[in-house]
Amino acid sequence: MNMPDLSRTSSSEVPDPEATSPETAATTDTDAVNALRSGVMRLSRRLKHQRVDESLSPAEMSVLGTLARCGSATPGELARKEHVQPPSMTRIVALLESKGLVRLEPHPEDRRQKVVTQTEQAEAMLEESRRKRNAWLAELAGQLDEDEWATLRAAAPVLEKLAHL
Amino acid sequence: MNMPDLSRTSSSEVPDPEATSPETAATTDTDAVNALRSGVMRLSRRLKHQRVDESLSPAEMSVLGTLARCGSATPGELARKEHVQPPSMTRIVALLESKGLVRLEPHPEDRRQKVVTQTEQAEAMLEESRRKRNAWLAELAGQLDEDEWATLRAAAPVLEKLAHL
DNA sequence: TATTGTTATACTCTATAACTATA
DNA sequence: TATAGTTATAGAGTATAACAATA
Repeated sequence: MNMPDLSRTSSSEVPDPEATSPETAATTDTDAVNALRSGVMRLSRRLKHQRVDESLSPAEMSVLGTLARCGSATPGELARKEHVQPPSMTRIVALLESKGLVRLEPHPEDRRQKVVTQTEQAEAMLEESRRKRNAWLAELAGQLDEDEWATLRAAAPVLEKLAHL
Repeated sequence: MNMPDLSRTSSSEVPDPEATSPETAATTDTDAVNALRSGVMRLSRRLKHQRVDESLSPAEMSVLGTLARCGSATPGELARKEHVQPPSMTRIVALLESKGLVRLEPHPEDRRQKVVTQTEQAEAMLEESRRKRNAWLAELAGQLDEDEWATLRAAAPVLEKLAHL
């Protein structure tokens, strides 16, 4: 069993939730989990501020990402995947359609449903978005030394696995 | 110079912005940066849904975190640190005060300013919050094998450094 | 009768503009 | 005259409730 033991208290006495200092070595599993959570949350905040297209809300971007991942989907499926209520998805999809980023077509088998598909314009936008955010992250990574970067490189696929579990 | 070379295109042909498959080895810097970004964003979303106290908005939680990190601060300082406008911080601080999580005191030197300090109740809340999210993350980590966990453990402090750069 | 999606409406969070009080 | 904080008001974004069309 490799479940980290969290019954022990963190070796750090600081009560601060997200401020394990950068120099703190992850000497215990608790420290490691703490550092992981804090690092992930802070990095994600900075990544989110890296908005590519100011005219697109985070929710719209997220739907485009989901469509790119899953191909087409009905509004209901999208609402479930994005964890928003159906009326909210109606609005998001309508906005995306008005911007020419998705197409709405009738469902071939069930006339109650609709099929939402991303346009080529959306694909180009997403590619540009990904490029910009990667460049930003890469510039940060460039400020690490060789060993640190190697460590991150090795950890990247594990992080992804963790996110998918 | 150890700046990752992003002039090359990713070896993956998938146009999907956040769906590098978990099994993809980070063979190039581009892949690594991609996997890192995608993993960080997804993990952070899941972490954020782990809300401890439904009565506290993310902004309120974030202010409490900042206060824990920096000790006391004026509303203006908090607004700058949280990247919100002063009127928004007025409201957030008022809400936190009404919930007994912060105290507002007059500034000792400048009577225009106020000093916001977290209460003991807030410290207890943050400790509980951190405990819950760590437990959740640790349970995920428990589903990794020894090598993967060791990799993450090593990467945790580097992630934090990256977030602070 | 159940389900998909929409419309109507209200709530939460944040921002801008205008105001008060101190410096 | 400039700055810290507040009040008043408006704009996103989301939710719930009620409704229409279809299964």
